[in-house]
Amino acid sequence: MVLPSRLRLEQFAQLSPQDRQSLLGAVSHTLELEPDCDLISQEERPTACYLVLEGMMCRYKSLQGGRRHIVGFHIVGDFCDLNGPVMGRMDHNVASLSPAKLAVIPTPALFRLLEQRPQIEHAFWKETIADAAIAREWIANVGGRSAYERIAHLLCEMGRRIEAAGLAQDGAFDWPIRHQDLAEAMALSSVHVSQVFQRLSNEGLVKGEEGRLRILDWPGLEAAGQFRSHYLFLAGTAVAEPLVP
Amino acid sequence: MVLPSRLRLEQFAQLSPQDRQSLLGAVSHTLELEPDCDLISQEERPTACYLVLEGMMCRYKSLQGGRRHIVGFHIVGDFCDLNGPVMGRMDHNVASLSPAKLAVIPTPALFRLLEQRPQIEHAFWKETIADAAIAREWIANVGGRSAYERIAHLLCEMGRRIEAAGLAQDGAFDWPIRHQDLAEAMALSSVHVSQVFQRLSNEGLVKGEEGRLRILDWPGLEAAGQFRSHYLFLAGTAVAEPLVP
DNA sequence: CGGTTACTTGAGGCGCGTCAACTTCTGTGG
DNA sequence: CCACAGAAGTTGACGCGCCTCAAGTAACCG
Repeated sequence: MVLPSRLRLEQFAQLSPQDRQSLLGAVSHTLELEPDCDLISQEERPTACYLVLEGMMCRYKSLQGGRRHIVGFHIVGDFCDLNGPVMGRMDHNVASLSPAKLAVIPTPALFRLLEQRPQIEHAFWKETIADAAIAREWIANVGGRSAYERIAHLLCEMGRRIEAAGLAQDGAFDWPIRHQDLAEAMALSSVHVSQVFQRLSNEGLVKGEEGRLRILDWPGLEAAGQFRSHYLFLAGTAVAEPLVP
Repeated sequence: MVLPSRLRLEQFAQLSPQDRQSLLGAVSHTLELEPDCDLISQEERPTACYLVLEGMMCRYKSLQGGRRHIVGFHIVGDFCDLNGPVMGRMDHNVASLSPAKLAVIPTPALFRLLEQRPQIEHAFWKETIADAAIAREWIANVGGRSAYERIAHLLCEMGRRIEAAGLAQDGAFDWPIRHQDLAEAMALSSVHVSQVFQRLSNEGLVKGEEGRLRILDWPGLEAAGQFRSHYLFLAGTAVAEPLVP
């Protein structure tokens, strides 16, 4: 098994070769998932945390009436889910959106890693904080913006994250997310998502290409979504100050 | 200065008397705020983190058109904001909702604390995770529930948190949050918040009492809000597993 | 008192939901 | 090669939850 070339962790802290080695050593095995498979369920005691090697994952909450609400997406290089092992209990579900491959780090190995490599613990903490910052932005996005702005904003967010992870090829990237998934994330109906997507296409901002997405007009899309990337804490856009200066 | 008897930190990890002492030692001074004062602003580099000693605080995001969207509340015993110092930059604002008093821990003292007392670092990490869990629940709340359910849910959340912090007296507690604030948090108009509040009162679920709030019918309110408290990770409701077993 | 802030009440309108029918597109098996 | 089923997306009609605007009340305060 090979780790993704750009771990999200490394946007938050410098890892030494030794750190990377320890991380790799903590992986017990890999796991392949079909699309739409639950990986961990709400209120379970998680037995591991997972690093996304391929595909796309999401976190979701189950609501009354069998509906689900997606509260976050995860791409290659992200950890999902660190919260569960640390708190001892899941407050949400984690599932695949596409075929996916994951590296499994069992809880005991994770805890050993935290003890032995403080730099990794700091990086993990920062990754959970960055996820929390995204969650806060989603609250404002779902609550404060129109359907059109909301979807434009999300596409900007995902585009920037995917670029930062080195997963875009000349402005386009894999996009396994269906309208129904987007609807569940952005609190819209899939019907309305479809209409908004057409408008974004007609305006020449984005273009869907067979399971991939191309952003044609970054400034236009960012304006449409009132998007500013500061909350993503991407390396490059902001100086990532060391935890202990 | 005296620390609140129940720090939220202590719901997540056992602190030794020595830990508490170090925490107290890291406080440089206290700060008193009028209602509606900004404490830290978006994109600032924070110079300290703050422990709420009195009053209520909120985090909010500024949206286009001067609107603001509240993305979290903080009560006595909570830290606000640990994210900023750790990441080196704020992704949101922190402000007072009522007259408030805060203990100030300057960033350098905070970092020293993290290095010297690993147990405190773990507790801090858990507090940020618990805040993130609340943020995720808010996404689902704002996105997936009606105005009536949404407000009932929020009242349950705040009630439980306030009780867990030991700040309720026979079922009632200080409630400085105006309808306008609730509206900004729950993505509603203050007009509609007012109507929902009346309905909740008429149904005998809650009762406003001069800057205080009393929950008259817990089961009723929880049903109305489809509320389950697991995501709060309150001591007592779930076993808080030690980080390193 | 008059000004200010919080909350209430009512009327009218719009964004987005729901429902339902239709269109692709894909994969499967005869 | 076509028949069929199922999943994803599209289109249109209609309705409702909540918004906006606007006027009014109540409490507090200099």
